[in-house]
Amino acid sequence: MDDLMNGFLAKAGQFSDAESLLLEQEVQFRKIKKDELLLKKGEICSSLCFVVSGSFYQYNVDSELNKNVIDLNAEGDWVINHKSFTSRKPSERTIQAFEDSSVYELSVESIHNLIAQSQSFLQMGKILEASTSRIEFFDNNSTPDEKYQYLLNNKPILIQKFPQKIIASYLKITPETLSRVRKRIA
Amino acid sequence: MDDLMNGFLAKAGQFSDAESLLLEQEVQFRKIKKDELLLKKGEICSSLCFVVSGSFYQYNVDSELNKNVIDLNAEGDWVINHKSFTSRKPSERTIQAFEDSSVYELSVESIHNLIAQSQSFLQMGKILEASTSRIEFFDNNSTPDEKYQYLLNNKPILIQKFPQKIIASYLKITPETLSRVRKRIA
DNA sequence: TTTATTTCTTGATTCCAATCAAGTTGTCTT
DNA sequence: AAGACAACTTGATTGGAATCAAGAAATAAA
Repeated sequence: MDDLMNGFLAKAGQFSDAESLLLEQEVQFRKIKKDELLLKKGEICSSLCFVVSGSFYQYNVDSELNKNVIDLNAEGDWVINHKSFTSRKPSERTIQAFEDSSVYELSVESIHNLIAQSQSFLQMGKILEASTSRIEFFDNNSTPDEKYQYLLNNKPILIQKFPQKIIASYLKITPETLSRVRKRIA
Repeated sequence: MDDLMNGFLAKAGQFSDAESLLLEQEVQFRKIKKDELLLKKGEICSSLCFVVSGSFYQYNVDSELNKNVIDLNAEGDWVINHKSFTSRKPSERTIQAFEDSSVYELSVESIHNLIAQSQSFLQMGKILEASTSRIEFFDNNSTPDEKYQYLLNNKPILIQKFPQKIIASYLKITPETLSRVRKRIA
């Protein structure tokens, strides 16, 4: 077993050796080139990806063709369109690789197989729930400073990886405001 | 079977006569007096209620003791703290009767019993998902006019039932702004 | 009915992020 | 290295909701 797989298993949850082996057998390693789409608008999200390297951004395209950023993910994060995945309906969003990336991919069938073999794989559902709280935070009435501080405290890697324009869209503020927030904080 | 029960069964979903009977047996009719708490902060939400009559409001209390309204429900709505219910963790919110009310209550055990007897009871989970989209709408960057118009189009009964102060909190605007929105719209 | 209290309206002001605009820095390309 | 283009900064202005304040209307209490 290589280091990447060890790292993945450690982050996926608390599993016995036997369970880890099952997981390793079901999971698929996959490389995604910069700008390649992991999920295209209109497709049904039918897998769950663990980011091994690189980064992804998830967005809606509005009527003026602006990319409205909904979620950002980097190494160690899970990537999925939760809504499309659970409802089995076409995704309204697009998930795109922001740089050359690699993931461990689990198809919905694999997940079902795993759960059928051991109930402990149910805990993976909870991992996903945790990720939604962060996204909701940027959708409330917090100030730009609070939003940025939250990201700085909880996901500084995203600030390092993504340009101001994308971070600003994610936080639902303008790039100019983000520039001023940074000046204030520093 | 009385009218209330008939109304409830019609709104609960598409069920066969046999299934309706099962549901009627599991469900508990309950009266709640004005201002009584249906769910107290710190308790785990372990049941799902269908509002037969009256209305409820769901809120967080902030550091200044303001009631921050999160959800409003009236006749024909389902009341639940989704997060506490699914996570089995103490609720951060309080659910309170705004007037003398009555509900049909389904405990988590009852729901499990029903699902064990027929898969069609799974559809009740989807009813709840639908209600979250409305709540999310008030948590975005829409204008006060858009938020109010949305409520007017989708849940006018809430506007009739609740005072301006509560509606304003629900829409995340001030009562003064709501007063002006109403003047503009009219 | 009168009084008291809460709710709602309206105006004036303030505050802060968006927008507009121009200039600077950074990066990619050839 | 030079030019082109995108990213970022900074200032000036605008717009719109929050806040502050006072009065009117509605509801509850005496």
